[in-house]
Amino acid sequence: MQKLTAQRQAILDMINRSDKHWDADEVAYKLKEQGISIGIATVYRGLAALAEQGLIESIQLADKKRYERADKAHHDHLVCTSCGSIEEFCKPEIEVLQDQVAEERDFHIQGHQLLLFGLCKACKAGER
Amino acid sequence: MQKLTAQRQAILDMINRSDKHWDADEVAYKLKEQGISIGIATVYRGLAALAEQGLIESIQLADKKRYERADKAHHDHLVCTSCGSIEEFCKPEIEVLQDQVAEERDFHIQGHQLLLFGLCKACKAGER
DNA sequence: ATGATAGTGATAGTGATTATCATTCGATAT
DNA sequence: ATATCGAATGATAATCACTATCACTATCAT
Repeated sequence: MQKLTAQRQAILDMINRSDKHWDADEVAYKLKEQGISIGIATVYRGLAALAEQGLIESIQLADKKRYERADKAHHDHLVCTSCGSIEEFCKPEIEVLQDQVAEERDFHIQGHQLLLFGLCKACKAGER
Repeated sequence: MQKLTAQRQAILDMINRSDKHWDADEVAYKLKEQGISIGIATVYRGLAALAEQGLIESIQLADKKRYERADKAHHDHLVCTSCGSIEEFCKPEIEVLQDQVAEERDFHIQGHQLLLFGLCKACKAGER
């Protein structure tokens, strides 16, 4: 049975208070700034535990995992290859098509991840 | 300017001769088996170069990159969380919806990756 | 209180990938 | 054919995100 300890509560609060997509280092650093010092291993374990419990969401980028609030409607991500910004979008029709594919293939979907890579509005305008 | 050296040609041939999704170690090992010994760094650089030139395709999984032939129609992947097998599927309708999203958001798509995680037919049947 | 169970944190270890650097290759220019 | 010079190679060290270890602590049920 998973426990919601003071450390995990602090991590959860941190994430719930913003719309950022956090990595482990950022969480540890920001907590330290607030005087809450948590071992980096505890941050990794906390993030994994919270995600497993569905209290936060995770996305796997090429280099690292990032975590965000779970109290939003399901969405996927637009990742800017120039500035690294991450936007969100909802497109339920895509999910429907995914379920169709799974059924055709007799595949039991547990989860999915859709990332669109490219240039965000700002970077596109700035020619970068 | 990128060069298509003997080593890169060997990597490319290896990948083009099968429908597998290769990681760097597998490529190095299989080449060694054939008497072609290539430094592991060269394999990594070769795979990256070939992918950049569009001669092979890459997919980023949670732990590592895998590479496959590029001479097939575009497709996305079903990844079995039990046995690790990777199946492919085509669903052009999904791509159309992705383009719609990008246009709405003024986002310039350079690429995308859609992974469906779950149990493949075999693992589902085997209750694992 | 007591034991079982889970969590913590410092730190060592892991595994994929990248950087370094001396050497070699290969596509032009001669 | 040969010189040239940027790119590639390969052995190895380094990096970086993450996980395992382990002694210790907190929490919960009895």
